[in-house]
Amino acid sequence: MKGATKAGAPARPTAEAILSAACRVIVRRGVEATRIADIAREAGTSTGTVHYYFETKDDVLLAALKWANERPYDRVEELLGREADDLWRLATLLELSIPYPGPPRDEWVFVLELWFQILHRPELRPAGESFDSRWRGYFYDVVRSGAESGAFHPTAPVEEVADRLVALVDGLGLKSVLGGESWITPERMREILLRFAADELGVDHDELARRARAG
Amino acid sequence: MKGATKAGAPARPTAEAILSAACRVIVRRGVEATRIADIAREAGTSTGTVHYYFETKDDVLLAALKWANERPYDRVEELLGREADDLWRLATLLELSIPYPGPPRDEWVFVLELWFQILHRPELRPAGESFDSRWRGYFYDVVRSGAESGAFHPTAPVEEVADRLVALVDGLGLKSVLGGESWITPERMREILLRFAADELGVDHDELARRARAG
DNA sequence: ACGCAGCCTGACTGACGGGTCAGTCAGGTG
DNA sequence: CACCTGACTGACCCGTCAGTCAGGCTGCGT
Repeated sequence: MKGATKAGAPARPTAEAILSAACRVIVRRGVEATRIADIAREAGTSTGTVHYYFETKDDVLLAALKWANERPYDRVEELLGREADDLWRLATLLELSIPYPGPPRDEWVFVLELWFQILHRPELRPAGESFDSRWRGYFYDVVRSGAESGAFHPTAPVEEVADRLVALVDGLGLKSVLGGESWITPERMREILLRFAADELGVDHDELARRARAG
Repeated sequence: MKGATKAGAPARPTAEAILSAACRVIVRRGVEATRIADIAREAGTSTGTVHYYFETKDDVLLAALKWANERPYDRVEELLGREADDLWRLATLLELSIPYPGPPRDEWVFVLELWFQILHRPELRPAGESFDSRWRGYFYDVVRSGAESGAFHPTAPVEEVADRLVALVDGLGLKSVLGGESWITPERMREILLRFAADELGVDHDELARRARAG
């Protein structure tokens, strides 16, 4: 029954395939509304198989959330490591922070879902803090590097600038993910972010915007 | 049974008492984990009574969320209307934005819960946008007023400053509500906010901090 | 060929919880 | 006092779902 299962094709649902399916369901319906049966269907397998790989529903969902939160970092690090120009790296970092429709928006959904879980489950806090400090680290590093090299002329201490940038990204990104026309759109978020970074770091706004578009 | 019901004392659980009970449960367990039975127990009544006042569970929870999100505004407006000094009003607004443990933190929880609901239920967006634009309006008004009176010397357009302040409050408040030691604490949030506002509006930081403490 | 082991299935179970409704009771009203 | 009304109760019904389990399938080792 069903499509030809010919050959030993690795079409079998592995743990990773289940996580990936879980993520698709989470983006569509949210963590709370996600059923084991949904995940199984999305993965093209049975509920039994999901339980074969993960003890409980909570295990699948948490694993999926952590998995999804982890993935963007590889790409970010690859991108940031590629180039030494601090202005370009800052612009790229900012651009990557924006929840444009599609994959970027989806990645933001996982971040929000994790935050929400943490709100009433303190035991998850360390996971959230770990992602957050890594993210903040990128901003800190690029600002410090740019300040030392003279590319930036920050008006406040590096620590302070990093905290401001992260908070701004969080606040704007959140509203932007929630959507709506009267709220902040990704485009508006981009404007605010770039203008702020330019003001705060004493760099040319148009120059920064140009690098961002290229990223 | 129970305390004396003498006289026509309105000790009966009204819709408002149920909302208030629902809010207490939501703060403790979160919207998703809140059961009708929990609300009834908290209100000292029965599940039937909850359904007597509200059609469905969803109705109670949404009503409770909106009710809880509404309440802080009265206090804010009362406070802001009381004094004409823009520096004082700005300081107060910032101080009120901080989720200190206790009631302020609880109010933030309701904000987050509403945001989370909106994430997967677009029909709630208008409610969120309405609260948000009111909140943003306070910042816009005070910044514009201060700029016009010469009390502030903003380095960016008023619109832009208001958006930056709101985003900063959202981003910092969020992390602050999530708690933890390595994350932003309310005290750290206060520092960042006040320093930023002082920088951005060209006012004396210590002066601003002094007004805030008084609020 | 045969059997075993690991992978997978999906019908099933039991708990949980939202919503219902027949009934109780206190406080009017005639 | 007889009757009514409407707030309130809580046991019950019933759908939903996480988690289980007995059985099948497939491929590998012998």
